[in-house]
Amino acid sequence: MNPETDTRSRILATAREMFHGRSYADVGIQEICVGAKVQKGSFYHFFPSKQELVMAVIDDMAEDWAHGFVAEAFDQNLPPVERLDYMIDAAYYWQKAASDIEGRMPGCLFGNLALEMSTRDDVMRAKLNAVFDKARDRFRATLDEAVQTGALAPMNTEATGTAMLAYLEGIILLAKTRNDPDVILLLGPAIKTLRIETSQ
Amino acid sequence: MNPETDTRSRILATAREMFHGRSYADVGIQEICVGAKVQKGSFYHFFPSKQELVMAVIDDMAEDWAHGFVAEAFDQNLPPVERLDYMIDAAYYWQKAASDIEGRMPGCLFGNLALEMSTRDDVMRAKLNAVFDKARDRFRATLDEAVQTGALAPMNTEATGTAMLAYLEGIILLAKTRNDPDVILLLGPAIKTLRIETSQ
DNA sequence: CCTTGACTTGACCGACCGGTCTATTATCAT
DNA sequence: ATGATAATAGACCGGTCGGTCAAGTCAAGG
Repeated sequence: MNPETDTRSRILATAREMFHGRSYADVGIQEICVGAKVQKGSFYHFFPSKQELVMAVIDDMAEDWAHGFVAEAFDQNLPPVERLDYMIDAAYYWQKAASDIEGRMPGCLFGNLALEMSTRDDVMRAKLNAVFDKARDRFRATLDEAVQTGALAPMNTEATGTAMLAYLEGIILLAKTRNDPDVILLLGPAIKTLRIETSQ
Repeated sequence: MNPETDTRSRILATAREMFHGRSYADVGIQEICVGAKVQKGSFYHFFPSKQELVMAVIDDMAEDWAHGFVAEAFDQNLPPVERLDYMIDAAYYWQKAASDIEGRMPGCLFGNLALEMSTRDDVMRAKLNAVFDKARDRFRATLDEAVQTGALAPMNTEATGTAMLAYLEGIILLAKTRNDPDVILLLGPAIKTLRIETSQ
């Protein structure tokens, strides 16, 4: 309804989809404006710069992510170890869906931006780091619970959680390079085998 | 000596360093020419386009890679499982050295390019895939040997090798985002815990 | 000597980049 | 109705992009 919110969110949604499917450098403001059916002046009314836009996109995606399938995958009602499988499945179906529609795997927006931008923009790097830290915390909390319930032997849950996040990003990277979501299904379940022991 | 070879290899070396430290889109031909002390015309005498240049860079780096520290890390005289640790160490020292010089972690050129370009250029994607396949084969051969000598229980060595490659790329991605090579040291050793069983 | 062809020089091209600016319109409180 | 402000429109800016091209330089072969 609210026209201002509508325009802004249309820009945000269009930019998000384009940045996700391609890259920061490859997507121009002009193109986003056309896609969102907005004029340049309107764009710069809502966003001061391209870099501020992509920061907003990161926030937007992180929000959806945390409240969307990640929240489901890390559902507290599930046994901890099963949540890991759910997370893999969620990643697979997401990439699979995007791949079926667009014909190519977009991969993980955060991973994509991290590799493209973190040598160029420290502010963005910090933001992406924060997103990764939150994801790691989800893993860690799950592992903590698994250890507490005795489902898993004691370990360094923080380091192992980080390792699992790294593995997930690595799988998505490889799957994107092969343009084949099935790689996620093949490699994903092994995430449960990762372990970093508590240092003595 | 040979001036033609010298000019070409100077372009190649400059481009490689710049592409590795930044990104494909962020580095311009002009900038490469200045860095290599070459004129634009000379550049286009040796390389028909920017995309052909980066393909040559990938080949160049892959060559160095295979004959450099990867060859050492996968030294046949080492016990198979130790080679995995060597590989991690090699990755760490490489990134650490680059980080100390440049102040920021460049990450893996192949991983960087894969995420930036694989939705845009299928030829490059295929080339990067081939590089990854070779790396996976190194892992697989090592695992095969470890299984044969009884150091590791039988498993799906191809899938596990792929998983290890994915994990390595994921670790480097995370380390780059944190701009901290030590992440590789912290997470790296867990590569040995990865396992994908032979499907029944 | 003269020709050939690899190599170099640097001006030049159209397209597009992110971003600015002025003018106009829609909205709404007074 | 009016004045302030939010929002939109779209022409415009300097700069840079990848790439082209005509004009040379120069060493080797005949």
